[in-house]
Amino acid sequence: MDNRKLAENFTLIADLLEIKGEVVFKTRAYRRAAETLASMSQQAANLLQQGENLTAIPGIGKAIAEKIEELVESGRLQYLERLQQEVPRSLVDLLQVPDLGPKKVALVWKELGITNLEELEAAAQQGKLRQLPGMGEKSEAKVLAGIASLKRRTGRTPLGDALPFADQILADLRALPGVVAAEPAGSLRRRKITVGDLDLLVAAEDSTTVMNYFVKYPGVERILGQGPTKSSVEFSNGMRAQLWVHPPQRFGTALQYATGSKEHNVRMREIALSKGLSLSEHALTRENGEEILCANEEQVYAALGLPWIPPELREDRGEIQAAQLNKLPLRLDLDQWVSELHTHSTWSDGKVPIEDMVKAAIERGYRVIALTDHSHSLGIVQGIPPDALPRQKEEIDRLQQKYGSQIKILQGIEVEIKADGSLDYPDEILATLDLVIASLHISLRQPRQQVTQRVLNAIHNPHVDIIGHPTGRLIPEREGADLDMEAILQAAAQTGVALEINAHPKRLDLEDIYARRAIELGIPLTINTDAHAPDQLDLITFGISTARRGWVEPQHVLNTWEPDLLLEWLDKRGNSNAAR
DNA sequence: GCCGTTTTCGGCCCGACTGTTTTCAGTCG
Repeated sequence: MDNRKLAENFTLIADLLEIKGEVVFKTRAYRRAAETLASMSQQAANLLQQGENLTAIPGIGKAIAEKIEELVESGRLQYLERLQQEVPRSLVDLLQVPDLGPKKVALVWKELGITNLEELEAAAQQGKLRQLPGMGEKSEAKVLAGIASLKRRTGRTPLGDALPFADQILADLRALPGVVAAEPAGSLRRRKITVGDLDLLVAAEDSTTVMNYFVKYPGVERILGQGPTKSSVEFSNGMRAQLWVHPPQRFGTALQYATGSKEHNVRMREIALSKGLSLSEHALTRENGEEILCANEEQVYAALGLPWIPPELREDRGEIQAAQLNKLPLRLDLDQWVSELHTHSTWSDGKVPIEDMVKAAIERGYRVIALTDHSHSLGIVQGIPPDALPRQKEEIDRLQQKYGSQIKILQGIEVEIKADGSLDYPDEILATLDLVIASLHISLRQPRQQVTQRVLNAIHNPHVDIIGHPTGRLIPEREGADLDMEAILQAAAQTGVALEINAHPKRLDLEDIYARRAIELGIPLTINTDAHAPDQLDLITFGISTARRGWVEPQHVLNTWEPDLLLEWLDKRGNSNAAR
C-alpha cells in the first residue's frame, strides 16, 4: 500500500470521526497524518520494511503508526471497518457540498435518515431541510446551489490555466483607483501543480470599490459571500475566487496569511504565541493589545526571528525548522539559467526550424541549447528516422558556424522507451549524439513492475543522459505511469543519470516530493521546457517553481552549470561528442 | 491523537462571513 492510499484511509477516518462528532483535535491529528503521508518522498511501507520507527515522523504517534502497519501488512484496518459500521461511508460525499460541514451532515443523517447526495438533493427539493433546527429556506437553497455547483465543477484547476486567469483579474484590479497592490496568494502563489480556489489579495485603504468591482467581474455566475475584507465568487466555468482587501500598512501579515498553507500558518502562529504575540492577517498583537503592523512579509517573519521563507516552501514540510537554523535552500532563479536541454523543431513535431529555436534561446541569454527531437517510433508524431540524423547534424553544424560563440548547439534526441522496454534507437546511433533523453510516452498503463522495469532499462543504458518527464503524466487528463519511484531514484543515484523536471505546466514531472528525494540521493536534476515553439521556452518558470517546492538548489540543476562543466559531464556519460 | 528548553497531562491558531438566531453556531480558509 503506497502513501497516497494510506493518506486516503486516514482522511476517510477524519471525515467519519467529524460526522460522528469526535473531538476536533483527534480528527485534526488524522488529517495531519494524512497530509504528512501524502507529502513524504519515501514510501512508509519501505521505511517499515527497513525497520524504521514511523513515530519519528512528526504528526505520527503510536496509534497511527500501528494503523499504518496494519494497513501495509493486511491492506485492511479493523478500526476503520468498525467506524464505517457506525457512520455510513457515503456521508463523506456530502461534505463536498459547499457550506455543508460535519455538523449539518450529521443533522440530516440523524433527523432525516439521509445517507447520500441523491437523498439530500431530493429532501432539499421537497422542502424538508428547512424544518431542521438551525436551518431555514436560505440554507436549503444553498444546499441545492451547492449540489449544482458540485456537478459543474471539474475539481482543481491546473496551475497553467489558473495563473493566466488570475493574472488578468489582478491586472484589472490594479487599474482601480486606490489600489496600491494586487497579488496572487494561496496555492497559486505557492505554485502547487493544481489550484483549488483562486486566492487574490489587494492592498487598498477603502475596500468598497474593489469589492463591488470584483463581485461583478465578467464571468461571475454567483456571489458566494461579500464583506468589507473578504468576498468570494463562483465563475460560470465552475472556478471559484476569493479576494481579501487590507490596508497597505497591513499588507505583509495579510499576504502571509492568505498565502498559507494553512499548516504553515498554524506553525507560524504557534511560534508567535511562544514569543508572547498573536498573529493574524491584520497584525501581530502583543499581550497588552499593542499591534505591530507589517507592510511586507519580511517584517512578519523577522518579528518571529525567521528569515523570509519563499512561498513555494510553505507546506509545513520542515521549512520553519530550516529557517530557524538558517538552513533554507539556496534560491533557484531564472537569472541563473545557462542552458535549455529539451526542445523540438520541425525535424519532429516542433513548430519551427532549429534556427528559430536557437535564436529564441540566444534572446533569453542561454549559452547552450539541445535539440532533442523525437525518435521515429513514436506514432503520434513524425520522429526522426536514424538515417536522417546526419543531415540534421549538418544543419546544426552550419548554424553553429553562424552563431559561433554566442551559443553551443547540441544534437540530442528524445528517444522513446518502447513498450517492450527497449530503446527506439540502437546503442551505435545513440553513441553518435551529444545528449540523449529517454522518455515514456506510450503503454503507460502497464503494471507497476513492468513499466518501472522499462525506465530502469533506460537508466542503465550507458548512452542515456537524462530521463525525461519520468511518469509521463498530463495534468489533468492523464495519470502518469505507476512507477516504483524509489527504485528509479536508487538506480539513478547508482548510475548518475539525470532526472528531468519537465517545466510544461501540464507535466511538472518529476514532481516536487521526488525532486526533494532525488537531491537527497545526490542525483543531478535538469529542468527543461520541452518547447515545441520559441515562446514555450518561457514556461521554464513553472519548472523552477516546482524545483523550489522540492528544495532544489542551483548547484543541483544541470541548466545552471557553466557550459564547460555541462559538456564535461556529458562527455563523462560516455556517449557525447559535445565537447568536440 | 499528538506532543513537551515552562507540561507525560492538558493543552492544541485566528478571524470573516452567513444564517438563524436574539447572542451564536457552523463553515471556510
